[in-house]
Amino acid sequence: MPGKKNKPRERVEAREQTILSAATEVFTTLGVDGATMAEIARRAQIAEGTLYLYHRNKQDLLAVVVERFWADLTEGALCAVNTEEAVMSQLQQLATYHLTEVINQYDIVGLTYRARQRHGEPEYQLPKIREYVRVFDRIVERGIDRGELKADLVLWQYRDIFFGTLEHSARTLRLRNAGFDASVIQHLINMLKIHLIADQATPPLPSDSEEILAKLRSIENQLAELRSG
Amino acid sequence: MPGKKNKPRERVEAREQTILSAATEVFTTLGVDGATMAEIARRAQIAEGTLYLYHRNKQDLLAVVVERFWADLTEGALCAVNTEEAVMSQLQQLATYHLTEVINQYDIVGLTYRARQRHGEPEYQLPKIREYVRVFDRIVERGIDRGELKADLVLWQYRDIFFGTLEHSARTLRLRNAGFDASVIQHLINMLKIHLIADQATPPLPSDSEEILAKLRSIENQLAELRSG
DNA sequence: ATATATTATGAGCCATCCTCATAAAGTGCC
DNA sequence: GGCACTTTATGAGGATGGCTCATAATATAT
Repeated sequence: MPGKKNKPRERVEAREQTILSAATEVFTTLGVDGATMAEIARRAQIAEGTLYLYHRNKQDLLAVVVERFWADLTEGALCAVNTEEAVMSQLQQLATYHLTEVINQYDIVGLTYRARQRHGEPEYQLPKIREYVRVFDRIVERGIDRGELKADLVLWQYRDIFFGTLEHSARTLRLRNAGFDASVIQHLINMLKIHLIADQATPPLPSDSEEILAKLRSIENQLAELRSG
Repeated sequence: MPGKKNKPRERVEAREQTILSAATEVFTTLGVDGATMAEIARRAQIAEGTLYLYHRNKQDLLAVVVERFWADLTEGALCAVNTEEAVMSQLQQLATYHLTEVINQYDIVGLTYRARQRHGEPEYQLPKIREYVRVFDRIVERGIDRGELKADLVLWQYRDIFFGTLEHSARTLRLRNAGFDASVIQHLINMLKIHLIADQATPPLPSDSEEILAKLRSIENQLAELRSG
């Protein structure tokens, strides 16, 4: 039973992959508006109508292409991060991986903005992107568990700083026709370190601040007594 | 001569504004793909063909709509920032203004991604956006001149952190149906402070510093009263 | 081998962008 | 004011491209 059904299943699966590859190629080179269903069908060696057996419409096809990209990216990110190392190192590895990939595959990333738009809603989170972002979340959560990072940090805000900065930096670097820039990563990681790390040795002399405050309170009280007395 | 020519000039100018308003309305409510030139013409009370006397094509019309938005935003940003105050306060004002506007006018901001796409190129900087970004640049440059900020900082990297974080935060807040969130600004500004400020004595515990300052002012006042009294 | 279910096809429908021949309105000159 | 000329406006129609659907080919079951 499975042997008989498998062959067509494989054929269909292979076709699906062929379609996605063709679509990715056409979308990235011609752009969403420039790409035509006819051209995608031609490259996939199938009739135009057949496309609609696999994907409801152009928008849907685009979404699947983009989703596949982010799923692959998640896989790559998990490989790029060594969970044995210190948390900040892991974040640095993720940042390096992310910036590199986003710069190199900038055209597909650009398609993401188009895939997100559904009916009226201008923003819609693609499931695979959520999954990708969770790679960052897990690293930070792991860091908290291990006691390496502050337990009370607001995860989503640091997530926005992390990905927002990298995304904008990628755009800037592309506009200057520059490639990967390690200094961007250094900057970002140094910044995050100060605010994320649990080890409070660096914030200069908290004991001093406390002592100063104590003395000030004492002085304040003495003054108050002088005035009222 | 000018009197005779002015009337039609004004008429044409008014029409242009009518068209842009209609286009903005239709693009934001129906989305770029949902919007039709016929509908825009209908709302602007003109024939469809007339649209093409004012704008080469749909893409061009969209670009002008988006450009106008960013030009207005620049104007608003300049008003929101008080150049007399400390540089970090100015940055905070700009950040607050930016986040508020981007959240409230999220649909128009979303159109920006579509307007940027030209022929094959997925990214093209609209001139008015460059101008808007320069507001940030000028504040930082002013800070360096005044000696408030480090002279050797890499401007574009902090620009990417600033706008990248705010953009991502706006997206996050929209997805949660949340509005403006002051803590995002606080986080960002505190972060930037540590790395931008020339005077390296300040960094520790801002909450404590504030309390200390408050107490010193209080003491100062009480002393003054005591001496005069 | 025949009936049934699945998968494939491409001609054609329809919506939409854009052009262009034609018309209307405005301007200058006598 | 009337006449030539320029500028602005119009909407029917061409062209393109997304999508449907009647039909055909192929696979599966009995």
